[in-house]
Amino acid sequence: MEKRVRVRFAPSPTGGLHMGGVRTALFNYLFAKKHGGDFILRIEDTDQTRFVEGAEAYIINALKWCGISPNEGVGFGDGPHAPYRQSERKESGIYKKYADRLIESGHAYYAFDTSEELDEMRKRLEAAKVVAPQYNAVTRQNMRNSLTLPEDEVKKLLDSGAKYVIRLKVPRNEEIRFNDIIRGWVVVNSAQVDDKVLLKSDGMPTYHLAHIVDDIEMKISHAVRGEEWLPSAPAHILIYRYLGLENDMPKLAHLPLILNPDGNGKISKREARFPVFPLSWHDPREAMPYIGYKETGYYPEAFVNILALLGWNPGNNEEIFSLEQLSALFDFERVHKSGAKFDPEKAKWFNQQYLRKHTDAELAEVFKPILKEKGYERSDAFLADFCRLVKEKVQFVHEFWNHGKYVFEAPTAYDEKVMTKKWNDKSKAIYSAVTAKFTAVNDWTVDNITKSFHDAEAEVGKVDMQVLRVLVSGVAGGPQLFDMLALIGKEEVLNRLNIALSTLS
RNA sequence: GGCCCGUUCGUCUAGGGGUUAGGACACGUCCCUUUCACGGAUGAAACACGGGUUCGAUUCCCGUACGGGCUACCA
Repeated sequence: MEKRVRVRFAPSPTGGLHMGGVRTALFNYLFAKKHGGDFILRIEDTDQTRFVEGAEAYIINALKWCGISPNEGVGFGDGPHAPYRQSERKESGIYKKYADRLIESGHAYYAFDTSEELDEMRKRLEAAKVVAPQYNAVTRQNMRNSLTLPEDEVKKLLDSGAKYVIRLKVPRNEEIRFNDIIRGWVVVNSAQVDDKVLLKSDGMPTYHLAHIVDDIEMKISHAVRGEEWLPSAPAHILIYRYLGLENDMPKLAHLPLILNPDGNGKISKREARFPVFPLSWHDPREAMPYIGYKETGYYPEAFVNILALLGWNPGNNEEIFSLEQLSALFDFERVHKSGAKFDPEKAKWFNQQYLRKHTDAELAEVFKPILKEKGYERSDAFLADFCRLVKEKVQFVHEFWNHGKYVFEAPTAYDEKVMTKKWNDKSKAIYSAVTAKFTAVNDWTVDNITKSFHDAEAEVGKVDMQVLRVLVSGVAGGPQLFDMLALIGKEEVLNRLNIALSTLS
């Protein structure tokens, strides 16, 4: 029988969760949904020195905003395998128990080396031109551990409470292979793997031990994580093997990384000229917060859609997908092996697609408070009309203001390019005639405005619509002109025209 | 440096032994439009390189180059 699909997202609370992490969470979520399985949030806080206040809450909020909530885990009601925080799980002695099992079977050992001694070893090896200094089958023979020390001395050290770590005893020369769902067979020689620390001297497990213990205990079926874990996967295989759990271990899937758009490397918060966090993140150790996608005006649906298509695609030409659709379509077979550079421009385009799905009334509702901040209030009907006219020009709701503020405010200047090119000594008479015709309009509707404009043209000849636009709005572009005039209102339009005509010569 | 992973238009990608190598973003041109857009059409733009295998390779294999990841008592 196939194992029930149970996947986990297991971040460490060392900072805000950035878009790469969110994508890992998303792929886990989609895979779980696709197979009717479980999606678990586990907090890997085994490094107490890197704990950051607020990071865990941030991770939870970010997942919620994206709509990819786990159905089990920290912040989501826990579940049958509580607790889901490794620092709390440690209390039961579970990690030590597994480490002891490895000691007993001879696949792990105690090491008493101080960090100074380890430094010395590395320096010594570097001086000896060893290319990759590491604690391994060869070098461990010269270090202070339960393999080199006499048995009674080891016992004495242990009894006296000396600091020690437990290390994995990696064989000297053995081929380790595993079948990655995304990458296929990966082969590494154990000579490349160092004797990883399993249990630290503060009694906490390292990631390597902890995630394996928890994945087993929590019956995880697939470990889906970023490519940065690929190099340590062989060590993990060994741990499962020595624990006698190779047949119970989760299937491995290493996701390609999200790369910086320009230059190189994986996305980094510092150099990015675009948001990297889903929500604004203020690291307590830093002065300035990083702005998030949410605060930039992205819809969570758009953000998720963008992420889903970075490293995965459905195999056809469609690009706009809801979470539900993605859940039905997602498949590791269609996940790429290579990293994807993030394109901020296309991200904006995605948001635009989602913005257009909203009704005028919905957009108005969101724009209302933004407008109020600018000091203006209008009826819902007016705002819906406004949004209908301007929505095709914007990618974000907040852009409604920049693209349409002249609806609310009279111009203080007139687009120079248009005016120098099109305004001449005949203009004043022409637009005065237009103003006169407008004044005579009783019912200020688009039809009547259009008609009176034509009447003016019958009298004075062709009238340049763009100049009229500039006289009323100040700018060269904008929504359909007569719609705009109707929205602004007769009195205000006439006011603006009269001011324009009296200031321009 | 070593090890691992990767490489189709600028970017995201489809495809896959014989194709006019398809789509999307961005960009150019045109059409629609008495203004502004949307929209439509269209253009420029890619199989990293060298060897094999093959009747034929962008597709399979091997090298090279380039890119990325890892190289902690961090995850």
